[in-house]
Amino acid sequence: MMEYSIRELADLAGISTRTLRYYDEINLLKPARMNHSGYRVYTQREVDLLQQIMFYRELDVSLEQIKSIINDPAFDKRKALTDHYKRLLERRDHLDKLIAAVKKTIAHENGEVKMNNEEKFQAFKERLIQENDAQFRKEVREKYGDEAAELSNAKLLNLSEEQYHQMQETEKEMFAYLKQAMEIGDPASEQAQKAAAKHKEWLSYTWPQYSKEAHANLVDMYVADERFAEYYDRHGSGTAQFLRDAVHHMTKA
Amino acid sequence: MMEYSIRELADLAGISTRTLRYYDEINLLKPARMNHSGYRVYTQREVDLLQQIMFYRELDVSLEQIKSIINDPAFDKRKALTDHYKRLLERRDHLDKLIAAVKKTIAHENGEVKMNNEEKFQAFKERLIQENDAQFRKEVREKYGDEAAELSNAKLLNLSEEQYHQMQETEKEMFAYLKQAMEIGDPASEQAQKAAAKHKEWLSYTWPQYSKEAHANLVDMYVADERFAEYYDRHGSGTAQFLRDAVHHMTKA
DNA sequence: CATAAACGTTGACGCAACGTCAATGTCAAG
DNA sequence: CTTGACATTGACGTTGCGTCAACGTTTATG
Repeated sequence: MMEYSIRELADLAGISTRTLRYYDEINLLKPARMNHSGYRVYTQREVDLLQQIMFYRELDVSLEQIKSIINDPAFDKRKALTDHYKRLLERRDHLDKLIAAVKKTIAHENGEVKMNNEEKFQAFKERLIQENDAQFRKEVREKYGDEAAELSNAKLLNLSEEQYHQMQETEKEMFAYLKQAMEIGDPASEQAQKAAAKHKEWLSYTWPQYSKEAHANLVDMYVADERFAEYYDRHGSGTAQFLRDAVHHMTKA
Repeated sequence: MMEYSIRELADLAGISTRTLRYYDEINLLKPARMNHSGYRVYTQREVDLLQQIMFYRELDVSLEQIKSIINDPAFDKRKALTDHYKRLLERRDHLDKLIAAVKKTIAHENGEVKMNNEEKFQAFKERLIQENDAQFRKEVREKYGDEAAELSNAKLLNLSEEQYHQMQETEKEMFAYLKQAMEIGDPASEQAQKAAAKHKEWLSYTWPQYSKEAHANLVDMYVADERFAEYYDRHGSGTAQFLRDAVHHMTKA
């Protein structure tokens, strides 16, 4: 049975002993026991738990939130790991946007392209939306249960990087169709139905199985909850509602 | 001349007015002026400066450090942008390592691969080294002047993602040769000279021009400064010194 | 065995980077 | 003019540690 002193665990993980004592203090990561001298003793269980904590830290989750997650009786290590994976992919996507933004800013400075002030901050603000989404996802889980989240995560894990990008492309296409369809103004129009189909395709990347009912419920949620609406309405006021109508039309046909 | 109130600039950038007032207070980002009511007024100059600040924030640079950077009379916007680019690439590289770590941990949980505790934290600790390196890079600049840093940045900007990965591969190969050569123990050996050549090749990705003297100076620095030594000695105690000897041999021949 | 260095502990203060709120002046619209 | 939205300053509080003092325990060395 491998055991670690506080120094050993701190060195193993690349953090300070102060951090570990703090985590003990806030009941985030208790040692397995205190030995007869009052020294903390950590075991393999704590090692694995610390790794989880560090993934959450990397994803800027607050310690208080990490605590509630890992102390949840329903906490499942594998499930958590798939969640980390998903979020790291998203983080990577954000980073790509920042990289693109730097490049564009440089080109702008060189007089090669035009870039307005909105664009200068767009990539940073994307981060905000994604972080809000992380908290929101937790609430979705609470509201609709683990089933959707778990199935979604399990399938996403198997996505290759290329598939992930395809998923992003699909969403982009959906928004393009939505924009056109909204100019027409008819959720039953060909463009609107193409948008709905693209949304369905987008869902297929993460949903292990599709049902019309689930699809309809999802878009209802988009409209009912302001944060989803806000995310979609960035592409034009009323987008969330329009998508809902388009999907309802498709799923009732 | 476009001007922004504090609310407008905060919204533009996706941050709080409190943040902007704090930045004013600490002399990080002063408004262009205060109007007759005592309201802050920001202009295009401040917009661009704020973008810079936000890139630095994204890269976890402290505000105090950001302040000293952008207040440096030698501060050059374009130079800074190329630096952001470089660091964001590094950050992405780190993220890839974390993504790989999650995947491996999951496979480990499924009993598909073996993973020791060291490996479980390896990706997190890589981050530490890179962050130390960021601070160190600043000191390199101060010690050796801007020339090396600037030339390095300018060339790196034009690297494609593929070239960047090749650069990483080159470093990996160098370490492989170093390891073999150190078992032999002779800095003049064929393996050692291959390592030195790989190091030279690695440098060619960022150095616009190569000189033996610069190369020799660089490896001297690797040994003289503990942090470089530590980075290299992760691959085996004495690696930095051995590389220095190998390169000296090559550059004197 | 004795000693010194390295290990551990708790307690406490301090810091960075804001978030929050109170009190109050200013601006804009009805 | 009134009210709501805008702005200001001042001040307290939070999170997640870093740092250090005081002191007990363990380990390595002579």
